[in-house]
Amino acid sequence: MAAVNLKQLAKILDLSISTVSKALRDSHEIGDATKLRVLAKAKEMDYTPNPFASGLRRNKSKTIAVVVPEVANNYFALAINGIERIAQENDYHVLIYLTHEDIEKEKGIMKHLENKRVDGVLMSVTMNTKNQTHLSDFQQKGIPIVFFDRICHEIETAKITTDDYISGINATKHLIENECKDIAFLSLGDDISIMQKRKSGYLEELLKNNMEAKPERIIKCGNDDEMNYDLIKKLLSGKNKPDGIFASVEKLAITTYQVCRELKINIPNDIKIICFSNLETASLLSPSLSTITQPAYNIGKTAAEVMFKYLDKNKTYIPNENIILQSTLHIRESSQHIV
Amino acid sequence: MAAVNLKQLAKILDLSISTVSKALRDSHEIGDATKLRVLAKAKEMDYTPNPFASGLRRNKSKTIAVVVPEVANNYFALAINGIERIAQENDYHVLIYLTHEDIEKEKGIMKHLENKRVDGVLMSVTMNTKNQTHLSDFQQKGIPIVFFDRICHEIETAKITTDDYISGINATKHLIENECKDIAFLSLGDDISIMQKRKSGYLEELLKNNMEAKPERIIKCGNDDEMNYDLIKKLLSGKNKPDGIFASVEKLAITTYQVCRELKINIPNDIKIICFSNLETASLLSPSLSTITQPAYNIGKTAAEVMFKYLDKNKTYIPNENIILQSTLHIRESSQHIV
DNA sequence: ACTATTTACGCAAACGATGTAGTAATATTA
DNA sequence: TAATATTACTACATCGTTTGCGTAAATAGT
Repeated sequence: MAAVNLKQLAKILDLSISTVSKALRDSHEIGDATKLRVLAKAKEMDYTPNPFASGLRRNKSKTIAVVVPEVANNYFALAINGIERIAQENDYHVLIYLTHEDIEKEKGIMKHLENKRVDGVLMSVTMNTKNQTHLSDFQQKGIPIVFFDRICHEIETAKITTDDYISGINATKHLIENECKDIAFLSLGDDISIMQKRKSGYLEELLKNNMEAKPERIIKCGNDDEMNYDLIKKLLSGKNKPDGIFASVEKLAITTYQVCRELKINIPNDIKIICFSNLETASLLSPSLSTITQPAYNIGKTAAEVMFKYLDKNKTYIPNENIILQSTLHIRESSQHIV
Repeated sequence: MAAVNLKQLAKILDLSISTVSKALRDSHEIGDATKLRVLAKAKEMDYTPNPFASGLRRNKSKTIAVVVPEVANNYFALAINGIERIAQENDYHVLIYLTHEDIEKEKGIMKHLENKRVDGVLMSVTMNTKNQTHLSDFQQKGIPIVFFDRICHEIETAKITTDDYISGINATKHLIENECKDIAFLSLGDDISIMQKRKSGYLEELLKNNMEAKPERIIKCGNDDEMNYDLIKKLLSGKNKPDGIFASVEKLAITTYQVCRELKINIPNDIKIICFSNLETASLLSPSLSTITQPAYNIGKTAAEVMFKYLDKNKTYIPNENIILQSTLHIRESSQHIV
């Protein structure tokens, strides 16, 4: 019933606790015969060390935390997949925390994690994480953070991102090549770096094509789906509407599809759409959705690998490093000009 | 830099460690003035108790584990959402483990959790979990399990499911009402109870309509997407193909869509499809996908609530209880007969 | 044969928080 | 006033592991 501990094992084997402990950890101080005897009995009795006791003693939790805005999102789900894979390989456990894009919740979570409950944190900040003192404070406590996707430039550590600026350029260029003259950019907040990069790519490419970058074509969406719906509906109502939409995140494209359906706007005839997305069903949508797809699984995997590279060395400080993975452009119907 | 502990706090306050500890836990043994002084200093110094020390001492981890087949799946992602919400409310932490439908991985994970790392486990078993000794063994260790969706009947505990049998009947009935004469059932394995229930509903409804239940119309799919693709392609090739498909899980419906696209089979003219799914984009697919949608968020929420109901009482034993939530049928284009 | 080293183990002190069992000092009661 | 109860604290053992140090016996070295 109750879990066996070293004491009981030691008594049964008629050895001291420390001998048993050392035997299990394959210490050179213990004779081979004894080691075998201990190992066999430990297996027989199904002994596993109490994680709290060894965590306390060794000051290691064997746990990392993943802090993300949401999980019901293909991108983050895939990233978590990659993280979990690497964690399992390293015999680590994965705690998950959802901020729901709430900066206060993010702060609260970080406070909760300060006390060495975890050996490291992998995170994507909320769309509202402007001030990052809670993150630098956290680092000060000696727990490393690795950012992925939604990074914080100001914090010195490893950051895994995709080539968002280039992707922003490519997506915009693609729309322009498909006869779009008036492209709107749907942003998720304003504060986080990926948004700025994607937007920069968009603006840069407009400029290069001598197209005007109108402020009213940059729609700052948020976390409230209904408000986003209204914002996009407003954008697409009336006659002065854009003929191209570059959605910075998947859910804004979905919302745009829904708005177009309501307003009977034909995609791609009336308006062309492209977006960042990891939607599996992009090709099955009506019309199929053109996407910039990030290597979400690999982003998570890489973030975890970088973290473990330092954890293995017992390094709590991770120097600045920018790892950039490439996204791929999937051109489908939603963005193509039909001749 | 380093985290403050009770010892340091006590020294600064010129009190004993136990006094500080008790003051923080608002013990009646401590005078009000002292309590205030301690609380203020603790806040000032940003003290938080070491979770390993108190975990060890109190034999409580303040952590639950969620064990699911995958996370890149709208159903499980939403369930995790619900779980995480309740966990945060209860000041608990959530560990996540993915089995990837691998029974051996599931066993390994449970072994890892046996040693009181968690106070309870919420789980959906793999499609291959036939033998459940690893689960009853786990329970024997005194850690409660609550099942959701993919439950294990043989294990005595609380189980949160949806009305799968009824939903199976309703989906089948709907296809029959829409002129389907030959309906195939796409199963995910054979062993888990939700599959049996969904299939029972399907068979029952066929029977009620005097339709033959042909064994070759029950396709046992698995975890390998390519194999599933081939199985479904085989089913839909040739002239003797079904005119209705009831997919027991979302991904099999997606695969069916892909197969139909390749084989140029028109949905819903040539074949009608309905499936269990939490896909947000179901209504945007071409054609829009008819679904039985489970209240995934609430399932997760309920599972967590039941768990905490017992954890709060320090009850490690959870009696048998079947909580059944209702799914909703969303009829869309993929299953409707066009007159 | 006598010291030096290695081998194989045990002892005991941590790690940090908690809770039981004290113990002074003060307050209450008969 | 003496006995008793209460208040407000402290000392200490404990949770289960880990690990530095000590040590007896065995082995090696000269």
